[in-house]
Amino acid sequence: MSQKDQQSIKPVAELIPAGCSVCGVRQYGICKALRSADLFRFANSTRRRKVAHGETITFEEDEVVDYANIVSGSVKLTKLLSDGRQQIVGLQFAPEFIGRPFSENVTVSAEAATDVELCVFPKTEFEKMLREQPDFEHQLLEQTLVNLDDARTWMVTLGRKTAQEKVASFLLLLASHIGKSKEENTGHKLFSLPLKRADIADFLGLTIETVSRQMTKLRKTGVISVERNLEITLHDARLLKQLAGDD
Amino acid sequence: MSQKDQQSIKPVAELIPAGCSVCGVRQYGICKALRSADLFRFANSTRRRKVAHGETITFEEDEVVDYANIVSGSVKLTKLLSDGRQQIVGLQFAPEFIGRPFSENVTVSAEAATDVELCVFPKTEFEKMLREQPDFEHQLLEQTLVNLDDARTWMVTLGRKTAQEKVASFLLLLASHIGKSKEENTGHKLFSLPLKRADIADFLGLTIETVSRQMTKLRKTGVISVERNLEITLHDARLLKQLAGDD
DNA sequence: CGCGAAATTGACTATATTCAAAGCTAGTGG
DNA sequence: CCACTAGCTTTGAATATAGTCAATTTCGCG
Repeated sequence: MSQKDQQSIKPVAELIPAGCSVCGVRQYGICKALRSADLFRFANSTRRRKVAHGETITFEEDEVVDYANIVSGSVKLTKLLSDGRQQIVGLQFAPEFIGRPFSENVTVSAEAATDVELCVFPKTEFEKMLREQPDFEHQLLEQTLVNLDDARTWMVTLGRKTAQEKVASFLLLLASHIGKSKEENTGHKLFSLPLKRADIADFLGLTIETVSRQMTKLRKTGVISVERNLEITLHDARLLKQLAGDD
Repeated sequence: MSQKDQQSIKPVAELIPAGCSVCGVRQYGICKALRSADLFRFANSTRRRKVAHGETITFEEDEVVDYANIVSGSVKLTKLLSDGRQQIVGLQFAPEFIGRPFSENVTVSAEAATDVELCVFPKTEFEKMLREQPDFEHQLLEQTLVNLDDARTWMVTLGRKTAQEKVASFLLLLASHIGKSKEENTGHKLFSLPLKRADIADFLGLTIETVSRQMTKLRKTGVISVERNLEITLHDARLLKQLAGDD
């Protein structure tokens, strides 16, 4: 809280790099495992990068840069079949980590679904920190386990749910990650879709048309309302959960 | 490195617990990260357990036992919807680890697909070892990352592949994990199905009948032959790969 | 050999896809 | 400010793929 006072009793925990002190995700994700000294060292090699909506998150070749944290925005992870069919295998939001440590051949590509702000760090520095700071690696393990849980949960959606249930599941997923409650609950949530219909289809294993038809059905039954094709108001979370086949 | 050797030349790596010395997976999976002393300590709290084909791998309640390595056999991980629909979200083979560290509410259940032999260890001892031995935790992270890659690869199969491609993908997955080459290559592989038709269907997001029809089609085109519904000979791996939609 | 469980096969149906057309929306420039 | 365009989205009609229901066959095991 106190920033620059002279003879203050400032606790060590507040001695953090200037960049990190204003960072919205500093105390979340993998960074929360870093203490003052390490954070200073690590922060030296990080840099902010803005990626526009729709851009692929490649990392410049010359700089050996391979990992990043999402500071704001949504990132989609996709996989391709040789004939062009696509599947989105993950949606990631702030403050999650992106990248695949300890492996050369990664077969997912990351694309900014919305405008995205990243905190990028070089592979070498990151892996060094992992080696030296067990807490840091532990934090990465925790997140990886959550990602694995999420992936497996989504496999049920892909393999066993109907189109209706898939779309409902998708809306619930968004509501839980980026939904804002308007007034006091009643299950009302508000959020804007980070994905177009084509991407939603690729996430759900459906076609654009089927997604559209299901959205229409949800609108007509009053579960949600839609503004300009992307601002969603969720009116009845309980019903949506039922429609999603959960509970 | 050198532990207690006076003038001996015996390498430390061979000073391992009796149980581990005959263990087929000792130098694989997470165990390979353990050095002699730690292995001795850890081995004290492990025990072998045989689980018959079809049995759920529950861990006795009184004993707080939560994790295991697969020593032999295949384990299926399943998730259920409330109305009974089921999805298999992972197949695991020796020497993989089973369990979900650091979380109380796990929603996948593990069942022995074949007769299985496990090396079981108590939650407390395991988590203590993770804390004290960064190499051990690192090994777990590596495996979790591989599991995540596998899950995401399978999501493409579930979301975007046809029934034909799904069945072909399944056979390829088995061939790569448990297939034995008979003579010198030519792509011939031999393996027995660890799953019945119903489970294959639950793994692929299909019905029993559809799986059966696709298997018949593969038999008739000569890609595979089938003995007693479960012994598979793969004749043409290259063609199967094409049919799987990969390459 | 005979029984029950599992797998296959067939006929029909339903759900989601495909193909095609029309309606929106956001952004541009007159 | 409005008209125009390009890209998405929605809607409709026909089709195809996988699902359902039902009958048979095969397999595993006493």
